[in-house]
Amino acid sequence: MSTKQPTIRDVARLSGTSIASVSRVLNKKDYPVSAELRARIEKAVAELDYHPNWHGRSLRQRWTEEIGIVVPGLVNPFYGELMEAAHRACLEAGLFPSIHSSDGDPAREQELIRGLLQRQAGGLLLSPTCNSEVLEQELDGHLPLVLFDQTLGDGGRWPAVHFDFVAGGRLAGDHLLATGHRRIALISPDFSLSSRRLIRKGLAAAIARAQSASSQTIADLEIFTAVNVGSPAATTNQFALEVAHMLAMHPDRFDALVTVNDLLAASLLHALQTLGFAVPRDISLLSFDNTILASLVKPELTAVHQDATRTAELAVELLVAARAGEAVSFRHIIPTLIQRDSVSIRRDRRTWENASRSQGSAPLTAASAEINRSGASPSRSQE
Amino acid sequence: MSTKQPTIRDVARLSGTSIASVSRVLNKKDYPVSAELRARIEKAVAELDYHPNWHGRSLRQRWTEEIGIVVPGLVNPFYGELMEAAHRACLEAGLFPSIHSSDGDPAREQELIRGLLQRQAGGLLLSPTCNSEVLEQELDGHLPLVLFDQTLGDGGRWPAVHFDFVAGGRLAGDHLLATGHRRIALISPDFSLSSRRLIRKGLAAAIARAQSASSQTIADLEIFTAVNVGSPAATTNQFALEVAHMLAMHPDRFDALVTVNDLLAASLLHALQTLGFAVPRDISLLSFDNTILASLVKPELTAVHQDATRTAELAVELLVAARAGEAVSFRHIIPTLIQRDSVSIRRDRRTWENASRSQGSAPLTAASAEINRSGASPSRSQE
DNA sequence: GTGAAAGCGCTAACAC
DNA sequence: GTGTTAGCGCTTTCAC
Repeated sequence: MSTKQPTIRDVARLSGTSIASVSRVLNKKDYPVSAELRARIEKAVAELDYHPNWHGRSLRQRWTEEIGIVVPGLVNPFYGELMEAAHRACLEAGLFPSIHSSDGDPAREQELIRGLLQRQAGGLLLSPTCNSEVLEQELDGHLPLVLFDQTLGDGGRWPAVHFDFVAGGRLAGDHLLATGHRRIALISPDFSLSSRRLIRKGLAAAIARAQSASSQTIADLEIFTAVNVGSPAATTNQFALEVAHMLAMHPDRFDALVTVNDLLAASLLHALQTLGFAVPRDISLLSFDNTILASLVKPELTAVHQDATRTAELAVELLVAARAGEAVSFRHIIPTLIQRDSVSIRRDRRTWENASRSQGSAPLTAASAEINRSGASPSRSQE
Repeated sequence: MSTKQPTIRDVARLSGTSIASVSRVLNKKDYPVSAELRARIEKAVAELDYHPNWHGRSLRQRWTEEIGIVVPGLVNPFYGELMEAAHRACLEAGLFPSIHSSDGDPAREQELIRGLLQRQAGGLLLSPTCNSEVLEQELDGHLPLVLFDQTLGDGGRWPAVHFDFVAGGRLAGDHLLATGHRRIALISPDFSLSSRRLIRKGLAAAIARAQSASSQTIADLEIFTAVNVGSPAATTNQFALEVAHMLAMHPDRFDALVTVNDLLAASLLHALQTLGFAVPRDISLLSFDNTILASLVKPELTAVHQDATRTAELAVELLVAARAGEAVSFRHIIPTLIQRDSVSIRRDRRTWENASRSQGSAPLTAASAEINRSGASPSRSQE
């Protein structure tokens, strides 16, 4: 704007030396420079309040310390935690993080990636919204990339750190089964994100396994998405409300609800309570993420803990390694179950280990453990 | 990394022309270039998938489209909303936003600002943690700055858009008084942020005004910070818990609680409910911000609405104007009161308009309306 | 209309 | 140890 920034030339002139020496003092910490000259230069730097222009440097080095962090949204506290940790870890690694939101829009994500590419970003941390082809095409090897949070179902073309969502789904299913729940619903606005498909898969697997130990139908899983619950709801809140209304019309259809994240769980809990449901007495609720939200609502949510902080830290670690030229692949974070107060024990049921010896306790559907009422395409073999 | 990015030279060569023409076609939309040449160049650009290197451009122009957005934290949904809106507005204005967290640490904020400065950022949107001197010194006019959310108490040296916190505090106070509350506590971990000091000021003013209409003490305001409630609590949650415990020991000391943000309110509500308080029956709770959190908890929070989205949009508007060289000053956002379910009407009390005709209803302290038990320094005259 | 060339601030290769 | 210089990719005079 007003005053012109001092350049390396100004420093050289003021300290009566050449720009090369200034550069060396500034960058090569252990380059042999006489103490006297070094002092003079440092004095000049301080006096002018000189800060090197990154564009000059980057242009020359074709490489920056800037790390782009791109997530699908900024309001969900899960991503808040993820960003916060990634941001901090970058700073600690001497990198300069810059956070961006794709807003769940592949086109915008692409636009952001392009921007990062143009500014020669030195790395990218991405929770992808797009598919792996466009990613491939967009940045074919131009900058180190580490995927986190979401998977791309490409079998590990890029280094990535994500949760074992299937294990998480299984964890949820096993816990619900073990606590005597038999009519379970999985609630998600959609299944466009691979994480959600994998959770569905894990949940279904848990039930199928219980099933295989028995000759009769043990438990039942239904899937609810925005489209089969009403109009594709614009907001989480609205979706939760519609689910709650549907539930209110069939109060005994389910004894447990699983949501794919805390925000939805909190929203659903709120809607349920407003309609007179008591959680977990009337119906149990189990969530994914275990963000701050889970312990902020009443009752506190039993949830599958997916450690955002750990994920982010690991991702930065991988990125640093990738930048150093090391070959890095992917890492899994194993989710854990945090038991709180939103899942009750249904004493009137046997645990599934014993169930085969008795009659099924409710009129259950016979066929598959997973009945996808949304009409969505069947799970891919991968997932 | 692997393949080298194509440069403007490659495009020139492929299209059999000079780099000057390529640059003109790319940047000067209305520069006279023969249609034929233009087509050839555009073909080459597409063929090579060429994207200009921003460092070259920025180095030359000493000016970028990059806008730094710096906020004190990424997890609080209030800042989530603020960032989301600012990010979007920048993109829509053709600017490239990059978000950063100062983590409430002035040193880190300074570090980030310096980084932004070095990369010749074209603007800065800041929710400041530092004071106005370091800001002044750090970027004396080197880049357009717009402050948002927090104030700096410097009487408008920089363009800024913030809430009228005093009006918000007054709104809260008036509402509580009008609904018959007499023993009010303001809960805040600290008062280092000017917004909190201003809320305190507004609240005290509301009570003082009621007071002035009467010859006797009408209502009472106490201030609770981390230090007078126990050790300076590390987390919001812990602080809320300690406040709740304190409250449990003196169940009748207050009839209304005001918190400086939703996160704290939700946390406090949770703690209160855990200890057996019923809100608002036993005690009323009024919050600031009105984020998504306020309508996610039960009871839903009555809150002073501070529109983060509007703030961000206005701030970007000001920044765009400032970049265009226009003189811009500051703007206020007037908060509004959103009535929900966390404030009850105390029927056993008279509204303050009539209170002067009756006895004070409780053993109240006589002196000032504001009793700062934290030992913090008295409000500045500005605030 | 188009091209040649200077130079933004910096680092690194090469002299001395 | 220190200085000189080429050139990173780009925009913008200034010629033609």
